[in-house]
Amino acid sequence: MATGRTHRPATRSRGIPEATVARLPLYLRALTALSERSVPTVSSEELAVAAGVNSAKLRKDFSYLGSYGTRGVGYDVEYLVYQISRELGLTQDWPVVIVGIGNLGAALANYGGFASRGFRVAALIDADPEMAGKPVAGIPVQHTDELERIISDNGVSIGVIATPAGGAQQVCERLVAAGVTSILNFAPTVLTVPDGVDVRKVDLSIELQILAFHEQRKAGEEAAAAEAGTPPPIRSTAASRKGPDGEVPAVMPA
Amino acid sequence: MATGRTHRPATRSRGIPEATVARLPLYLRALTALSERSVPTVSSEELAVAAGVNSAKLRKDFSYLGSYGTRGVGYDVEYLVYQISRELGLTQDWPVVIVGIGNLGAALANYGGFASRGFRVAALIDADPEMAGKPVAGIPVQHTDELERIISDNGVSIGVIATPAGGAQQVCERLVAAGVTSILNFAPTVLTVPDGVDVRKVDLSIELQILAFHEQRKAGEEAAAAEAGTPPPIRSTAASRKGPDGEVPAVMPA
DNA sequence: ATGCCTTTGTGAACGCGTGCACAAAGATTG
DNA sequence: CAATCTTTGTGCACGCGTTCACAAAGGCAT
Repeated sequence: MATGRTHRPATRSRGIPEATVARLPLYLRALTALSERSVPTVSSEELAVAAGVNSAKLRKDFSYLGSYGTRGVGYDVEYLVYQISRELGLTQDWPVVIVGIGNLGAALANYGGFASRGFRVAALIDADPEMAGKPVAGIPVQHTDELERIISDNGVSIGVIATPAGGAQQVCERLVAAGVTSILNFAPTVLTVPDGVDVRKVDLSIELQILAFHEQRKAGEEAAAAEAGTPPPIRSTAASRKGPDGEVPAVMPA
Repeated sequence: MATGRTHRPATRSRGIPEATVARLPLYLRALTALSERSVPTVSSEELAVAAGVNSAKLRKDFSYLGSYGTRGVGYDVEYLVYQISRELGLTQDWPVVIVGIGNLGAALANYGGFASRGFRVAALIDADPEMAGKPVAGIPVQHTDELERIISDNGVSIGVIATPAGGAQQVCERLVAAGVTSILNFAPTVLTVPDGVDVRKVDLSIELQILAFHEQRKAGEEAAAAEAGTPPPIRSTAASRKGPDGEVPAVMPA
C-alpha cells in the first residue's frame, strides 16, 4: 500500500466497505485488459488471479455491488467494466489540478493513467513565477495566484498536492477554501482539513521504510537460522550486510 | 494509503503487527521534526496530533516496541527516534536501485526523502541505450544489461520499479534472480514473485479513483439532501457538475 | 513522607475484513 | 426432461485492529 489514509468515521458508504472500494480499481484494470482482448466473460477465479487477490474475496466484493454474475458461466466483462466504472464515478469526467510542478508534479502531469480513466488535468499550478507559462505535458503552468479562479472556473473538486512539505498545508487550505473536497497528498506532511474533505496520502519514503523493516527481519531470521545450524538460503554476494541489532543506543532515557 | 500490498500470510513479525509497522515511519517523521526543534520530551497526546493518529493507538503501537515512556512525563524524543529507527532497520544503510528512469524514475531519484533516512540510491537503470551515461540527480544512468552485476556488486536487496507496465514483470524477475528480496512497484501491474519476496505497490491512478468514489458519494448525498428539502451546504460555483447515476448501461448481460 | 496530578501501559470489548465451505442457480449433455 | 457439472453468492467463524477506560507508575508540591 502505498499508503496512508485520513478518513472521517463515517466509513461505510451505501453499504460498500472501504476495503472493497480500494480494490475496485484493481478489478477494473484487469477487466479493461480483458475487454481489450475481446474476452466476453470471465470467472471469479480467473479474474482474481489477474487482479492478484483470492476468488472468495472478489466474489464477496462484487456481491456488494449486486448480482452481476451468471452461475456456471462467470461475469460479463463489458457489463462489469461499466458497473464498476459507474460505481467509482468514472463515467463522468473529473477535472483535476496539480499543485507543485517539480519533478514529481511533472511526472504526474505526464502520467497517462489519469486521462485514460475519467480524469482530466485541468491545470498545473506552481508558486515559482519562472515556471508560469512554461508548458509541461502540453499544459502551460499557471501561477499560484490564479488558484482560486482556476478551481472555481473549472468546477474542480479534486486536487493533487506535489509541493514540498513546507507549503503543503497552506496550499491545502486554499484548495479547500476554493471548493476542493478531495485531496491526494504527495507531500510528506500531515494535512489538517475540515470535516467533509477527504485526504489520501502517498508517501514514497514511508513505503521504503516498511520494506526495510521486513528486509531487516529476513536478515535476522537468516542469521538465527545459521546460528541454529540450518544453512541460510543461498543469497547473492552481499557486501558487508550488517546483522540486526548490535549497535549501542545513542541516548538513554533519564 | 497509497496503497496496495502483497504480503505472504506470515504477517506478524516478532510480535509487531503489520498495521503498527506501517505507522512507525509516521511517528519517526514527527519525532524527527521535534528533535530538530530540540524538544526533549513529548506526550502521547501531542505526538499523536503531530502524526495524525489518536493517542490510544499510538500508545498501543509503542507498547509493542517496549516500555519507552515515563508515566507522568511522556517519551524522550531522542531515545524514541533511535528505537524506532533501529526497529525499522534504518540504522544501517540500504542501497537501492531504481529501474526505469522516465519522468517518475527521475522524480524518485531526485527525491530527498530517500537519502535522508537510511536509503542510498546505488544505481539508476534504464532499458533505453540513449539514456546510458546521462546523469540524473547526479548519478549516471546505466543500461539494463548491467542490472545483475550492479545488484551483486552493491549487495542491493531493495529495488524500485518505475518502468511502464509492460516491462515490469520481466524487470521484477531479473531483480529477484539477482538477489533482490523487496520491491517497491510503481508500475500499474500485478507482479508475481516467489515466496520470501516482499512487494509493495504504489498506484497513482488507483488513489485518484478511490477519491472519485467518495467525491461522487458526496455529490449524491447533496442531491438527496436537496431533494429532501434540506438545502445542501453552500458549494463554490460549479460549472456543470453532473449528478450521480442517470446514464444508461452500455451493455446488458445476456 | 504524604497526597495529588499527570501520563503511560494494557485488559477487554467491539467491529471490520478475510477465508472457508456449501447451497442455490444456471449451463450442458445425453 | 433428468442428471451432471460449473460457478456464483453468502452464512459463518475467526483473527486483526481499534478504541475505551482504568489501574499502575512516576513526578511534584506541601
